[in-house]
Amino acid sequence: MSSTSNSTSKKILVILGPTATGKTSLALRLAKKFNGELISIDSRQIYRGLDIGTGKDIGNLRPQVSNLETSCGKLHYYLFDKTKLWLTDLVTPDQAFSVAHFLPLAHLLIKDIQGRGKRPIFVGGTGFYLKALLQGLDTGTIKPRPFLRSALTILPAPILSFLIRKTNPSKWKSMTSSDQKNPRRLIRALEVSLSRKNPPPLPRLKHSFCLIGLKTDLKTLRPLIQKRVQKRLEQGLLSEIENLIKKYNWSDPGLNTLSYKEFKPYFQGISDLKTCIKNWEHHEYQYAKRQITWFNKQKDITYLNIQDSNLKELKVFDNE
RNA sequence: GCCGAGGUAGCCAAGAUGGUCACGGCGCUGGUCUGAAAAACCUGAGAUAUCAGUUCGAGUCUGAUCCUCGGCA
Repeated sequence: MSSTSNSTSKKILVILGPTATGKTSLALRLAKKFNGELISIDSRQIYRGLDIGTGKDIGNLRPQVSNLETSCGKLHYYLFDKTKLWLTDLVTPDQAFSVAHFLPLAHLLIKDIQGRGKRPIFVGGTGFYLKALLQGLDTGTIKPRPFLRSALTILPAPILSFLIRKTNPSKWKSMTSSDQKNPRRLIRALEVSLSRKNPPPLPRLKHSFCLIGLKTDLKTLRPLIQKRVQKRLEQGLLSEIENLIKKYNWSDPGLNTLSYKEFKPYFQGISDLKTCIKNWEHHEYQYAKRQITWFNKQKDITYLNIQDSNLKELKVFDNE
């Protein structure tokens, strides 16, 4: 019984679901059960220093340096009771990060983890990153052009829409009416259209994935969110923010994150703490709904209800 | 009880001299997504406190009723 010999053919697990459904704790248990290592699919846990607010739950853990060399330097991981967790704490809050950074790292890690006879288990709730992982990202190698972007930002959406319709009619047609009114998407579309040489896209992965979605109804999610908000405040979220704003600006990409941005008015003395907390809680709830919208479109997800007692025993995975 | 102010959607709120489907914002619904995605967008549903009157026509004018707030008793 050599369970590790053909592990490359084993499906890669993906644990997804809206915020506050307990993805991480499930993932850790699955990692034990299936000899896995965790890879975070989370656009916010990427940021160093955003610990409590993004729910990293690292406590006193220290990052361990691996020998995987990347453009961000050597990759590191956290060790949760012998289980490795990758792809958190990659950049500082003032740095930009995107799917295009995430994807090659994810590919690298899949290869590395499988090469060591283990099973990659992705866990997280960033729908866009997940989609790119599963379906590829053709334009992922076309880099942003900051100068072009800032020049275009001053233009109103209808003008941008007009420009893309003239320069790249097929792209314009492929955009939904919602995106045709979204300046950010229009600017990116122009950026892609105007790029002279198109670098070859990243090769698509040939792996097969097993998607496990955690599900609950919104009524039960709400109190879970409230509880978690309370817990994070007790863990010292406010002093974490206080330290962050000593080093970084509110306009930095990392601070445009739930549980941080809501406290901007408080630290600026414009609003009281209670209001900020209420807004935060509210935004978390809205975010959860947006995540659910993402996952609803994703095919082939096996949904598990977080209240299912079989889930607590992991019996549901016995046939894996 | 008297005086004053006011009652527009779940909340905040605009509405000169009466005249098309009553501005917005928050929230709520549903959705979009190929380098910011915990982001950025799109869509939809909600209201003139009540009753009467003036008028071709009233959120807008008049009266009454009810309610809220402030002041005086």
